[in-house]
Amino acid sequence: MTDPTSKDGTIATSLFDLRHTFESAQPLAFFADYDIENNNLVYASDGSVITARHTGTPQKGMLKITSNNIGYAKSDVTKRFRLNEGMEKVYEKINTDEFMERSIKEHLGMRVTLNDPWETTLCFIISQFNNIKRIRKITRAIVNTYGNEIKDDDGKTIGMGFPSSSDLMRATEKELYGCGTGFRAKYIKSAAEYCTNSLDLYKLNPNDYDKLMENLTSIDGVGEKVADCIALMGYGNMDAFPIDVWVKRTIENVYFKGKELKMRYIKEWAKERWKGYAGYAQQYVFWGGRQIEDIKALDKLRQPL
DNA sequence: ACCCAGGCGGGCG
DNA sequence: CGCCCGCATGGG
Repeated sequence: MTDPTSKDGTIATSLFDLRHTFESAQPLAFFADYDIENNNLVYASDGSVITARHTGTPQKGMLKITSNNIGYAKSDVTKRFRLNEGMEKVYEKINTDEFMERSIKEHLGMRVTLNDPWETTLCFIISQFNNIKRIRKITRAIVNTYGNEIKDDDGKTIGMGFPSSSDLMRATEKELYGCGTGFRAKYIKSAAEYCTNSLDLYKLNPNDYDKLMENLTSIDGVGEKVADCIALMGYGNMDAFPIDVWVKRTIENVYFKGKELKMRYIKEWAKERWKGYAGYAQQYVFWGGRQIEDIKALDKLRQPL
């Protein structure tokens, strides 16, 4: 029996690693705080401030959760990190070759996160033609400017909630520009209005990939790559296979001797290779490829065709 | 100074 | 359709 007045709790984890998950450029990394020394994450979700500290090993560990709403916090952490997912099965499916084996080994327990659809949409609109450090900077500026203060029972502010699409409607394009968004300001403005008035992101069917993509790409500033990211990290659709410059380069170098390929071809190839688990595979391709600083080191991992 | 970044929309052939 | 171009900004 859990004490309803309790402010903390624990979740047992297996094949989970908070650090790799946080660091691998997923939405949480753009707006949450993470203390690497203590392996401690702090983020806001739906009016709650959630602290999650991971101890133990990637194989068997524990998350210590603290929050102003512990019940919600535990369920949100479980959902967001897909802690109920059987990773043995995932690894069995995506460990298809030497490169994947290495990426899995180096990032054991890295999860594909499942985030709020609007959060994910905004994060990845910001991400386009941009680098990770600046994505973080811009996202944080927007959260701090337009987010909602979260207060504890004593009325003290304990965090900033992510602004909803209607929250962002009060921002002018010029103000968004001031947050450092650059040419994306008009997309953000348009997306905020569209997702408030025309497209209800919370009513889309996560399992219908084609329909999901059709709806998401109808948002101004959301093309195929960003829509794939939203489908994957905002809806948990594992048919999504976002191809950014890193994934493209890595796939071409590891599996095709550096030959340049069309995005369409890579997507079909990946869906076939990692059937039903392409989304998970993508995160290990992306982050595994990025960790090899000298892209030429990929030569050693090239697969026979 | 230079090149690059979890790409996109618009315009042209 | 496919291809090509410009694009704001700051990190390395």
